[in-house]
Amino acid sequence: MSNVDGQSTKSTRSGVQSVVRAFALLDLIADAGGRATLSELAERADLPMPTIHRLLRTLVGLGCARQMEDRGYALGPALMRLGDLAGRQLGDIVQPYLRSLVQDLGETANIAVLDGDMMVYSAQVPSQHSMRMFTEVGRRVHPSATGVGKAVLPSLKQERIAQIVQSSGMPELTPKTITDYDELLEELDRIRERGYAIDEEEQELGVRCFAVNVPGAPTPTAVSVSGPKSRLDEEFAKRAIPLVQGAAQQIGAELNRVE
Amino acid sequence: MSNVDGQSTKSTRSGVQSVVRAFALLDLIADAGGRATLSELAERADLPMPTIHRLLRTLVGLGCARQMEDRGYALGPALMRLGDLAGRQLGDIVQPYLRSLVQDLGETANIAVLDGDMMVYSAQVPSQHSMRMFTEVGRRVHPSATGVGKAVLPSLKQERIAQIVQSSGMPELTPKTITDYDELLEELDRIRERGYAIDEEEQELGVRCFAVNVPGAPTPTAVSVSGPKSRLDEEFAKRAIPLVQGAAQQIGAELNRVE
DNA sequence: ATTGTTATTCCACTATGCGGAATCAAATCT
DNA sequence: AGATTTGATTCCGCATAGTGGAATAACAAT
Repeated sequence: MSNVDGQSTKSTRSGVQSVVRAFALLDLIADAGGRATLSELAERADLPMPTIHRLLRTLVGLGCARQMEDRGYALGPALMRLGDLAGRQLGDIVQPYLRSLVQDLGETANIAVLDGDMMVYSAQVPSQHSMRMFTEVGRRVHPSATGVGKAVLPSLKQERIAQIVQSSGMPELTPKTITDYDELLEELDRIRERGYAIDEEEQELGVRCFAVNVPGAPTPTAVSVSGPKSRLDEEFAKRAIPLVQGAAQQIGAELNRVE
Repeated sequence: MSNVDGQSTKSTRSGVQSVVRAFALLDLIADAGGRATLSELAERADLPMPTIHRLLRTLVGLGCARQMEDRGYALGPALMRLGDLAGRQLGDIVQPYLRSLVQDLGETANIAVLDGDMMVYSAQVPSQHSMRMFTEVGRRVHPSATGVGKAVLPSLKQERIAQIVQSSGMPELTPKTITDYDELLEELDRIRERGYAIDEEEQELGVRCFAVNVPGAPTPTAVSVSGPKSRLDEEFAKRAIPLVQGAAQQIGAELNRVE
């Protein structure tokens, strides 16, 4: 969702030009951290100011944008409800992929998204074992101490990583939790290299987790399998990691599918 | 954000017709629980099907809507990021009002929004007392056992209340927690009558909270003050309740302000 | 196979959205 | 305090993007 020039979008993804432009502006405001001036938007959107102004006034009227007292624009509260309901649809979208993982591997599968400075579990399919991971949907966990968080962080810019970790903190949840920032960065380098993250009892003793970033997700998202380390051994890892990586690719493609 | 007929909107809130219509369709899908068919939308929007179809295809192309295999439409994942960032703006919007409450009353002030079946604290200004309420932003709490939840529930439809309570459950957090559904409904009747909710040690022993629904909020929202019951006595209540009610009105007006 | 319902595509038409020019408002400089 | 610069907003003639009725396609029910 990037193209503000309705003409070139017409050749790739046909659509109503004004609607495409309006969402492009919301996207640009989001890219700027939730706030931007009309001039900044004009520069990035490569559209004339009267056009941007008219679209923004419409969005303000709808509650999807707000004009601040310094004349800058911010995302508006009306988007919260749509975002909340869309988040619930995500669970529906990914459920088949999580179920497939559970069938193949026999362990609990989860999806979590980055929400502010914490990871939030938004869908889960538990395994059939009596002793299994159960993470309530909606639960917020520290990015630095979880597989899903460590899977997502490497895909972010360095300053964004610093901001998130500084804001959410690095509490010592178990003796295995990474609490040193430089050590975390080294771990993120390793994750980038091998393409998946491991939670080695960092969030909870006795629990292991393998997680992979979902490429192209509209918001940073990770898919994972988790369970007791007695079951999630190296042999399990060899089977699980390619399957989780495959699920991440499929989910990413599904989230980007437009037909 | 309701009017799908661009013409009548023109006289009230001028705007780009296609953009107004596109968001109206998203709103209608949201009203239907996140999913709707083209026919349902045509009926409620009072627009010709080709028009609705064209707008929906645009939204699908942007990732803001998804077409399911049964040809129905659902809200799409691209709205999640916008909703998340808009939620963070909410904190900025309400901060001055919460700060004002804390200055006037000397106790912690909070805003919480309904997210699925739980209330989520999205902003807080703590009091200066050493012993004070501190609720982490992002924390999810049960609607039936909190002031903010009980403030919001009376504004919802009966079937929505039943759905939320059935889904989130009514766990006994303290001996004072309401765990009987009929008793909860009676309490909601009382809240409707007097215009505010009280958490009488239901969420946490020794803690009291006065909460008011925010009228006209784009998503169910409540504002509250909370603290130890030794300080939040009846005399405090007499001072606090009108101020919290006033803050709720102001926040509601602010969230609906378009100029 | 037929019928009914819902969804999608086509296309002539025009009303809406566009964007350059003009104007206004705020910030900065002298 | 006044002038200049920068950014935002409004105006309005124009043309094309968006409209919606008709036609067609797809799906569900019988």
